[in-house]
Amino acid sequence: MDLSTKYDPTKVEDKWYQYWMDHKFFHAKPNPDKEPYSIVIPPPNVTGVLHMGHMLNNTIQDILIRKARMEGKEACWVPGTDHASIATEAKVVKMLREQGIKKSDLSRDEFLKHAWEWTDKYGGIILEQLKKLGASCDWDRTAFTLDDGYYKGVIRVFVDLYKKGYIYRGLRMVNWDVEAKTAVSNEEVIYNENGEVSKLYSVKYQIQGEDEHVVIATQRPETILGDTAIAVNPKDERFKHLIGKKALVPFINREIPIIGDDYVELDFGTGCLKVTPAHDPNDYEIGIRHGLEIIDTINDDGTLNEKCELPKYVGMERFKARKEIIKDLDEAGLLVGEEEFTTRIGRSERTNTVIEPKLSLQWFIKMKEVSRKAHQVVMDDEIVLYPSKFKNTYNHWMENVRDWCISRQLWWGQRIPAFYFGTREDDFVVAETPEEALTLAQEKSGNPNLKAEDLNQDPDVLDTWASSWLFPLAVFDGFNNEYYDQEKGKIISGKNADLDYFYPTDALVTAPEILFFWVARMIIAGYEYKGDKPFKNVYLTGIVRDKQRRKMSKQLGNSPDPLDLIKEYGADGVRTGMLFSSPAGNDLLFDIKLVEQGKKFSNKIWNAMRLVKGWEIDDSITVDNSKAINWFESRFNQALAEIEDHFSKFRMSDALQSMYKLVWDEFCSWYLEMAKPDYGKPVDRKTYDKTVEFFELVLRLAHPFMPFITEEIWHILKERSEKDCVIIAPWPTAGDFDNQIIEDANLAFEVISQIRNIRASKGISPNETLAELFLKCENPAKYQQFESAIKKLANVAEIKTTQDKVEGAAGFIVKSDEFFLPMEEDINVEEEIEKVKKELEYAKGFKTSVDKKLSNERFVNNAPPAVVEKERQKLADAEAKIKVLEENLQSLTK
RNA sequence: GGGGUAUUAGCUCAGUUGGUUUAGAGCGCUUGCUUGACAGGCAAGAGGUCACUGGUUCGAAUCCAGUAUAUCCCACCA
Repeated sequence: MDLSTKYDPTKVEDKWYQYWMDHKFFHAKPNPDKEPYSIVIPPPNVTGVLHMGHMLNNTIQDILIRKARMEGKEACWVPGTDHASIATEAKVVKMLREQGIKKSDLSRDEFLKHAWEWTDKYGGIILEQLKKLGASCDWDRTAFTLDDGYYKGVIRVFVDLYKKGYIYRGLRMVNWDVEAKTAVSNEEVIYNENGEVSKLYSVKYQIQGEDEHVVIATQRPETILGDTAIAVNPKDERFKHLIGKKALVPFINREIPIIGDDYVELDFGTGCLKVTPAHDPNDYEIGIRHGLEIIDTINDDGTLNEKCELPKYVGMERFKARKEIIKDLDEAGLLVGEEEFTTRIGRSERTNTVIEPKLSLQWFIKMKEVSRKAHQVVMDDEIVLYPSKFKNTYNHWMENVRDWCISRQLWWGQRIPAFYFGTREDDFVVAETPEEALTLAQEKSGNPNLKAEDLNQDPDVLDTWASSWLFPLAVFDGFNNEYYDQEKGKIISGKNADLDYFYPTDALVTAPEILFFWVARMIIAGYEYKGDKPFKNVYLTGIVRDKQRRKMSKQLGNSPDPLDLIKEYGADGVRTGMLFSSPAGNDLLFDIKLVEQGKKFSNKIWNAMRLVKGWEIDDSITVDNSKAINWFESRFNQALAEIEDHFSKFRMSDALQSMYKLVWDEFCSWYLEMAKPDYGKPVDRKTYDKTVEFFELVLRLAHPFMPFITEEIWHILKERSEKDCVIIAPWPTAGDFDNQIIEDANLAFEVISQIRNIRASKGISPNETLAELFLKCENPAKYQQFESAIKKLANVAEIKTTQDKVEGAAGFIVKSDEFFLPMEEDINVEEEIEKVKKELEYAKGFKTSVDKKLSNERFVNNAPPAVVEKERQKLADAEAKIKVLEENLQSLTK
């Protein structure tokens, strides 16, 4: 077989992905004979393209799912995409604008048609990209949060929560565009980065019944007529005495209370704040805290209305009114100052007019009660967060949970199923279909003649998270009529085979920034609708940053294209590269060097395969490699136990590193070097079979991390039947290991290193065979069991024991055993003395530190006996070594 | 402003109930190798007052308090 010295992933990856697909290895279905293992993907935005964050995230999920599959579990990874209402709508609007079409010129249906065309065209891209990474998702189950069934589920949940009393209509500040006369989302409000220059005016307010006044600072004097309080900080000595008194609104002399609120900063403005709950989000909050009246003095078109009480201003545009009021205040002697001031002013992306904060009726979910269980289960570790530090964050958020505003002023998404039939605030009904709505409306209005055309459905759609919070339930079709009890508002157990089998899922792998937006809410929905958690473990990945710690983003242009990376380094290289540096929950500083390291690792395994494939087998010979074989077996089991431990704690990077070290150092550098036949000689059957067996173990261990190359080598190593693939080969189980042989081997390896060291320092080529190695110690058998390894790897012809020191030899010490390598040329005595002195110094220092501990009575009395025993052993070893070193020094100096 | 997390080798990080740690790994660096699997490789080596100051303890990189610095989340200035 002609095998290149370099592994070429481009020839391999697509081939095996197709092979796995053709054999349906990714597909999972309920199987009573197998344990389930399931993961639902955090659905990427349907318009998104794969970025480095996805790469990390999905690599981790794929590793978990592949390992579970090999462990014999029914492994199900459900892929999907999110309709991402804001992001997608923004993209579609932008695309239309480029074609000269304005959203405002389109009907809702026309706009949605464009949006669907866009989705159909670009929506599949990101999933195709995941395949290049090797993601072994069950593609037959691909979900989309705006699919029919999913859409219905979301609406069903809205109606149910409304019936249960969790959903209400409430006032909320929205960003109002007075020109377009519409609310705009936060994302559509543009703030000038440097702020805009505005003026801060100081205005006098008379205190009721006193000969005193306060001065407040405001940017928006035109809202003065909507003031319903003056607030001061309760700790402010200057104004403390005023709290509880009343002030008078200029011109109209309406009485307003003076209240104390921590929100007011002592050192900003004048320390007194006018409170206008209808026209400022913070003032609105203060208003709620203090039960203040709300006086809305501004119309939808930005003009002042009759609530401002002064006829002069009614109908006047807000900025004109501002000028007029300033003039009038000045004339009345109430304006005591004005100063320039830089502030953040929001402007509408669409019309560039200054956004007017406006109170409007929006839909909310009451969070306190519905989230109680979700709070508790995380605190009780029934759902475990990795890393656990996020438990604090989660707790803090849950304790201060706010009601969730779920309406969005957009078209792309699930339309709110509320239908209005009148002009009063309460003239609406909530229902899954227009037909049901009509029936309900006829009842509620008492008008049986009400027709379908008389109903107006709410134009807004639901927040994207109000659909994705149902993801783990909806992907298994949980809200289908067949499985859902409408009366109770619960999914029925025992009817939906998928859900009964795969739910709760095993792990969720996602980014910490959506812990509240998504993770917490899925937990809430899971308990509300299924009575159980949606997942058992949550693994929170870090953010992928560049070497300067900047977040990787398209705008900065500091992110490599993942597909280019895969082309250049191979999917396996990229996967391992990403994982090399990704401690859970910590940010990952992406470094192309790590991906290179991943690629080199692929090549290393490839060449190990080339070595073994190159051996010629001779059944007639026997070579005793039993020690090497026993050692590797033990070392493998030890490493596997470590790896399992890492996996159990979601320490993926550590698991990878243990595997990497096992393969490179132990399997390639030590085992294969020990086992390989001398050049030109054949290999014996036993060594060959064992080596192939070990190689297979190693490939199985590496497969979840590096799926493609392991599958390729699996098939080159041996002839196999069609379905004999590493992707479904059993995951190795950890057997016992012999600690003694591992320790002994380490001593032998130390001997080899020391000999190589001497070669290096004396310029003796590794090719040059050294005639003899003498060994002076009490128990030479310890080393002799690895005699053939030492001979082969250190290139010495013979190993002999001795009772005495050997003259004219380079010496070294392992533990307290002495070794001598006779040298042809003269030994540089000075150098040897220096070397021994240095070692002696270290050994003595070490002994001193141990002495200090052992001579401390309190240590000996208080420390656990095992610890004291260990210290005694350390002392004895150190003393033995010092003795040998001193003898050496003596014989060198005589 | 509120809360979280971190600070260990030039860089990125381990160090898992305080004791085999006068501290480990990878990368980088230095030196030497056409070593018949691999130069995408092999071998050897240098490199650290564990941010600082106190405290608890027989014993602290590890626990506690404070200081400094960095970083993230939330709220944001009338």
